[in-house]
Amino acid sequence: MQSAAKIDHPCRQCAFYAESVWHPVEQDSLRSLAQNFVRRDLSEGEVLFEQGTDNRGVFCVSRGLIALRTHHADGNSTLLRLAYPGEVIGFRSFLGDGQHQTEARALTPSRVCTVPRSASSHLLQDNPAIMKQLATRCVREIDRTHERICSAATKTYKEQLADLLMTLMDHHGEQQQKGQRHMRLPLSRSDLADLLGVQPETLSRLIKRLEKDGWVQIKGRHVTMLSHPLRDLSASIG
Amino acid sequence: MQSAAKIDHPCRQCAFYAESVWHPVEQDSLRSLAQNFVRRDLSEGEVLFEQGTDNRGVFCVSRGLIALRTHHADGNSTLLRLAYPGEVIGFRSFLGDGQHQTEARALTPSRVCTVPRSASSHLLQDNPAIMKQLATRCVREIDRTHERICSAATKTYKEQLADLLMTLMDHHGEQQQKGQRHMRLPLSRSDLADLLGVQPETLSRLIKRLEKDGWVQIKGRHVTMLSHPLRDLSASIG
DNA sequence: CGGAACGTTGAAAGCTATCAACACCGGTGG
DNA sequence: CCACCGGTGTTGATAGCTTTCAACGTTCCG
Repeated sequence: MQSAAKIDHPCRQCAFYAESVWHPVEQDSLRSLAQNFVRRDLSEGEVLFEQGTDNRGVFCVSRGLIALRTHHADGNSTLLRLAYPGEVIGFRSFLGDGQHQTEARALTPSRVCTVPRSASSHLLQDNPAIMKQLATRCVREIDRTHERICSAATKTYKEQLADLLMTLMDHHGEQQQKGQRHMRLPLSRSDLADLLGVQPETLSRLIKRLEKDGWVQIKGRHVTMLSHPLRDLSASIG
Repeated sequence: MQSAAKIDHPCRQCAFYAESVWHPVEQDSLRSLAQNFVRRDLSEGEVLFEQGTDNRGVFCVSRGLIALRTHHADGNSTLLRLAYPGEVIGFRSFLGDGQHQTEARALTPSRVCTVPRSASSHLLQDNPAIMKQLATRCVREIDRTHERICSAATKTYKEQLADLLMTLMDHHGEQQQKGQRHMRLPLSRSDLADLLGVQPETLSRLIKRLEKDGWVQIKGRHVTMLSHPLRDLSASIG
């Protein structure tokens, strides 16, 4: 074995290798990436990083579901975003002031790949193309938040909840008999409320109103909806 | 005169030179920057770029005030952001899909410095440090939008309007006699409403309620407020 | 069994959207 | 000079929605 043996890219086995932020890392730096690369498994409810702590690197979700939440001074909190496999988190504080503005917590058992902060910095110096990748993730985040601001200004809470449930169903749903999809909700009622920006009581009533429309049923964490809600049904949501 | 004469950085005379995205441009590329650099003056109400059009470069606000707005399918619109001198706009579509998601319109007579898209791309290739600058602007935009989402979820419209007026006063206000500040509102009532995400009628009533608290007066576009609103006053806003 | 966390329901109060009407202002044209 | 007009901003009344507080039901676990 020679010391110059080709090192395999740590992300190659990942389903999201093609658009990995570390994709641009070239042979010279691959050893550093491979040596510092850390895979970590999180159980449900476990915290990846806490709000207000120093950034310790760049995190990439490999499996599961991570919730990014900011806690406010009054004790309340807002769920800013759900991060699915393939998404990168913690890059804002890595690129920015170095302090996490959000808490990252696993909503389901998850796996996260981490490149520590110092290694990330070095890789970034040697592989400028990585910055372009991070910028792309930034743009995606900006689009996401703009979309959310517009939704909040345009749609009723009921519509927003309907949209949210459809998105969740796309990620977690499984086809069932006769045109129905089913999923286990990965979020508690409080989390759903934090995501919409309403009180839990209101969320409960929104769910009731949604169920009355007939295209979705929600009992506890079990959600069932028509696979292809008719246009006139979704139009009646307003 | 020799052709290798040192070229001055086009942004050097700008008050925001130190944090300009083009600051990292080095001597070799300065000629290209200087040649393509375009200063443009906009009169009040003039459009810099329209939503849905192709990105034509990176824009830096030098003077005045630019409003970034997205128009929705139903004819309504949301004012996403105000861009003050020193801020960069259009970078999202430059880095992203190349289509402007927002409309940029001058709220006051303004000056904008533009580096056309192709020149920007070339400069970015030759000066990778520019990408870091753009990423910093991205992070700032992400922080701004997160802040806004949290505000919307946490504060009442009345508080949001109070915050907005204070921010505007910080930018546009002028000291007056006996601890008062005055400004000419750079936004119409509709724009203010779009910024908060409420209807114009509601904004009118919010203003009335704010005036009843006694620390601010708003007549037309003339706003007067106490220079240092007492703590208990701002606490009574809720 | 008891307790804690989670979720639902009810009633009252407060706020916003909507529709309609009106006031105000600047500019145009007779 | 004045009437008219469109754009802009305000006011009123009503209906619908959310918040808040309090109470109750459920589930899970020690």
